[in-house]
Amino acid sequence: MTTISSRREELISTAGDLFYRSGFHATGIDRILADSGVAKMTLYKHFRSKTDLVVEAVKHWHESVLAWLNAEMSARADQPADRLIAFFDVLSEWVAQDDFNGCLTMHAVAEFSSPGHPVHRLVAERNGMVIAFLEDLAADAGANDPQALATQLLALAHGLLELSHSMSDPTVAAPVRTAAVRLIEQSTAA
Amino acid sequence: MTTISSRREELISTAGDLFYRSGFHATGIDRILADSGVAKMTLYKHFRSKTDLVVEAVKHWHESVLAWLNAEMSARADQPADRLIAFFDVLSEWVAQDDFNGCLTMHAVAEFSSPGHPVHRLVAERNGMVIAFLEDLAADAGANDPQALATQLLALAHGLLELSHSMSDPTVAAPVRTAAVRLIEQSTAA
DNA sequence: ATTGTAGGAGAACGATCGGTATAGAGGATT
DNA sequence: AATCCTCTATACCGATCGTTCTCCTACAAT
Repeated sequence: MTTISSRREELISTAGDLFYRSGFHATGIDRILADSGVAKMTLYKHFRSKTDLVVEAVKHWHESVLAWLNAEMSARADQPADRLIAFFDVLSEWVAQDDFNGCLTMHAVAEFSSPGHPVHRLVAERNGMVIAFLEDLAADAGANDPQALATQLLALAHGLLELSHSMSDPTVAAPVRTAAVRLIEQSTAA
Repeated sequence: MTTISSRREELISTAGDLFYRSGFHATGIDRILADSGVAKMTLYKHFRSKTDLVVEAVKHWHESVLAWLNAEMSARADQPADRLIAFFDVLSEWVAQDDFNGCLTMHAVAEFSSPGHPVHRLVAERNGMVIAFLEDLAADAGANDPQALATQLLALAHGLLELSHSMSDPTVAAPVRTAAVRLIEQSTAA
């Protein structure tokens, strides 16, 4: 109401919340409109289709989570190797939160599993960015194979998010963190 | 048509295929009926609701995959530790197949993310069974903490399935396998 | 021959889906 | 005061959703 397109941001935020809790196909346009208090025509003035809104919502969610993760990692450790470990500390706390419900980008890939789908391609691109981010840290930490270590850690992280969600059990975080520490130490030692 | 409830199995099989390719919410009853050639009333004679069919389809898919994995692992190695490594060899080949489209149980959790949902609870239970299966192998392999190793390996495996699907890139399997080998060796050495 | 039963074909149910059309209210600019 | 633009509100579109109902056919057991 104040800024030019606050409705647009409101829609992205509300849709993101609903998608996160209830899924993409199960969340109808009308529910998003009711929760956000926005008229239907306003939605279609800002977004070409529901798919467009899904893309923007996933994008926004991913940016928020990544920014939060990066900030937490930076606040907890200075050295690159320690930041990689802090990555799993933050993830461990996240999956233990009451409102944790898995990872929206992983849910998006599950629902839009065709590789050609815009949402799927978006997530693929973002996963590549995360790997590159971890790869930079791994390289700074002196890993002998930064790309391999980044892939291993991201696989562990995704496995942690998926397992703790599917089993409703945040205690899987501890052994996963231990595995990450071992892989980091082994990669930076030799 | 020959056996008593071949229609029921046909429905479970066809529904499983469609759910795997297109998702649960996106796959309508009519599509399942058209593909299987079964009448609508026959479906509702065998299943109380679509949710019931989803549960049975996920159950059947999981049993099939687990049986196939176990058979492959047993055929490739005799020793427990080697079978754990073979686990990742089989997974690596799976994610490289053309028709690989992720893991149905993980997709199910993503779409039915509420922990109380029957489908979600089914998957949670099955994941527990898989962990127990890996834990037995880890114990036989002489791991100092079988439960931790099983959790770590399952997290790696789920991360592999999710990453290779979302990025349409089966090459992530190699470093993940390497990580698994290191964790197994480290756990069975000390 | 008759009955029972599994299944087929299809209409119909109310509800909801994503998306469009129309009419008007509110506020800022000119 | 007139104009423009954003947003609201609501009715509507055809399509599809999951589910139920009715009628009919085929076959097997009695």
